[in-house]
Amino acid sequence: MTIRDLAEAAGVSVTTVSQILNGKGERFSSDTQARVLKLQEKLGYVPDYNARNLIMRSTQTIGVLVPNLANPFFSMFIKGIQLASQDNKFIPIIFDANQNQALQNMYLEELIKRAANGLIIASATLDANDIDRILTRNGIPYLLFDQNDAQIGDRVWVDDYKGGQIAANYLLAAGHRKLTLLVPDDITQNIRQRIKGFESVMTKYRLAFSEEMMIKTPMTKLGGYQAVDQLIAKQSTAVFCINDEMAIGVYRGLQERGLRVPDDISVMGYDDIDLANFVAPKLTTIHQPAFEMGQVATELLIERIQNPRLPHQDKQLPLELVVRDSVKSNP
Amino acid sequence: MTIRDLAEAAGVSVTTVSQILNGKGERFSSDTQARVLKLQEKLGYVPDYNARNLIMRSTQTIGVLVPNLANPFFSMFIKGIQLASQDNKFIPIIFDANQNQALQNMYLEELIKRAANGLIIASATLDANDIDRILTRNGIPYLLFDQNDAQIGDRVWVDDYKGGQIAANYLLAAGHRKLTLLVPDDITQNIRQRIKGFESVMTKYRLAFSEEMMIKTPMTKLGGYQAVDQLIAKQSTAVFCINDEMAIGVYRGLQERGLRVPDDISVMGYDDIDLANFVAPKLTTIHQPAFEMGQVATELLIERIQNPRLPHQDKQLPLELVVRDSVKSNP
DNA sequence: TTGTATGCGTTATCAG
DNA sequence: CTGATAACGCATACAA
Repeated sequence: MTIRDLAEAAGVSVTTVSQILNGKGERFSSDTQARVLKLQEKLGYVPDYNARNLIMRSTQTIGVLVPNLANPFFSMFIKGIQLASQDNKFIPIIFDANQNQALQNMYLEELIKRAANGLIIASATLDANDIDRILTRNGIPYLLFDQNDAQIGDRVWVDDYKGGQIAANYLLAAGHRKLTLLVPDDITQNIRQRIKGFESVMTKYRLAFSEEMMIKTPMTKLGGYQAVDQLIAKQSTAVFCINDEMAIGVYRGLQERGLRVPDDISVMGYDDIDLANFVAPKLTTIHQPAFEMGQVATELLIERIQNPRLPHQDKQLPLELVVRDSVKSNP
Repeated sequence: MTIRDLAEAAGVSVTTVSQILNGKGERFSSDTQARVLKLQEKLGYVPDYNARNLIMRSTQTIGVLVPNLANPFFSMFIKGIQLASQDNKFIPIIFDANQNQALQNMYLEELIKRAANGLIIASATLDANDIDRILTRNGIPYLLFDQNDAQIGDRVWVDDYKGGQIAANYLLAAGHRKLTLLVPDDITQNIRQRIKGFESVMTKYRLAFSEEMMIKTPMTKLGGYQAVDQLIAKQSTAVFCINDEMAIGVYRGLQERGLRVPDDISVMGYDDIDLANFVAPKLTTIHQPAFEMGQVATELLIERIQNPRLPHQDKQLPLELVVRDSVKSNP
């Protein structure tokens, strides 16, 4: 079933069919138009995607690289991407890099091969300069997450520094003085900002802040869980988990050891995944607008694709403190 | 940067370049080979994906339709798909149908347009016959989930009937007699099997089973949460949630009303998402091998793509009871 | 109002 | 060992 078959069946030329099917057929008799359209339906003709793109020089595709699909934050992020893509007649191709550098590179190459029109990279383990070198060489616009200080390309961001400050302020205002942070081994820019923000508040109140206060562990439920013994050893009254997933793990670890949240130790998260509202006690956290971040990122990227010489774009989205039940006052 | 540019730069013909780059260049002098390879690297030549596929008649792409990306079961399912795809040099294009029929149809068409070589459809709201009509017409092999009784195409499945039986047996053995089921409004085949299996055990023990025992609510955390008032009204001693997400919602609802799991009411789930092991109390559930299901589905599909006249394939994966702490014995 | 001819970038065929 | 040429299916400039 090619355009030629359809043209033959309709008794017209391929040009006629092509034009009509692409909405440029005003000039043909409505009779011809109807006939072609009807025959297309009947024969189930679908233009060959590759042939079409070969001429059009566009795949209407954007590539998306996330570190972990199973993290609800990224699920929402992706849902935002899908919605915005759909609105703009683009299709996202999503890859879960699985926190694996080699895999990430492979996917990156694959996306280039497939001539993705643009990329959203929310995977932290690649070096920003590498990415830039590879992508600009191929003329592919892209948008980087977790690497906020890279001056390259457009930018969608939340003020993680402020996020860290909000967390610290809240915990201090609740009377906590002995604090611990749960952070990943591989500290990306956005995480660093959170920590720095947190530190700035501590410093402001002339409280000590040191490496000692941080426990390094993977940003997963399991990671949080595994950090609990260290956490207890620190005898803190509150812990700030750099994402909610970790906090869920901490909940479990504390509970298994007979400790209660927030009575024995207060827990604060970051992200505000939907689960945060379903655990007991409900998790106090900082809300990141994951869905909107995906949406806006996609919109910016597509604008850039459609107009490469647009001025640099920068969009900040708001963070928000969500007070629930996992932090106790005046310990 | 086309193959022609590269050929020119290397002082050879496009044929030479093409052959060498496609691993069919044994017959060329190793000098020529080296030169071409080196120049490709240097100039960063990447074969045009569309032109290539136009000739090769393959996109090395499979389409994937899931109802909800944010459900951990599907996250794992997708991770399985990605791994198996990667092993076979295929790329999955993933769509979250968002439990929306229209969206689903749109994505289905999009995947056909993009000449996906095969499809994995784990979205329940489409009619199996519609799908079959559309896809067989386009000669696209596919694999359906949640529609186990459809005799069409290959099949990867778990014995949901048995799953339902396992759940019922476990609850009955624990001494529960007053039971409630949380089920979705739109009951797909696999869900129906679970219910039937559950029913079969009740019947075997001459216990009543009726519509009255079922509460219809969305298969989400929120859905479970919203069903709690009805659940309490039924004065059951145990509830079987048709997936774990619902169970999480039930936990919260019960807790907010001062009821305790499992002391006041026992809760059982289905899926065994990783979260099940992190809630308090840990959720007793039926383990579905989501990751393997994705993997196996992908493998079967790709085999089918590569050999369309293969005999019908059928692969069953095991279910497993996972006993944790959310069901109390001898109430 | 319709059709012809050309080219997109690649691979495959076959002749040197 | 190498290269000229056809073909893939489509859209479009140009002709009629």
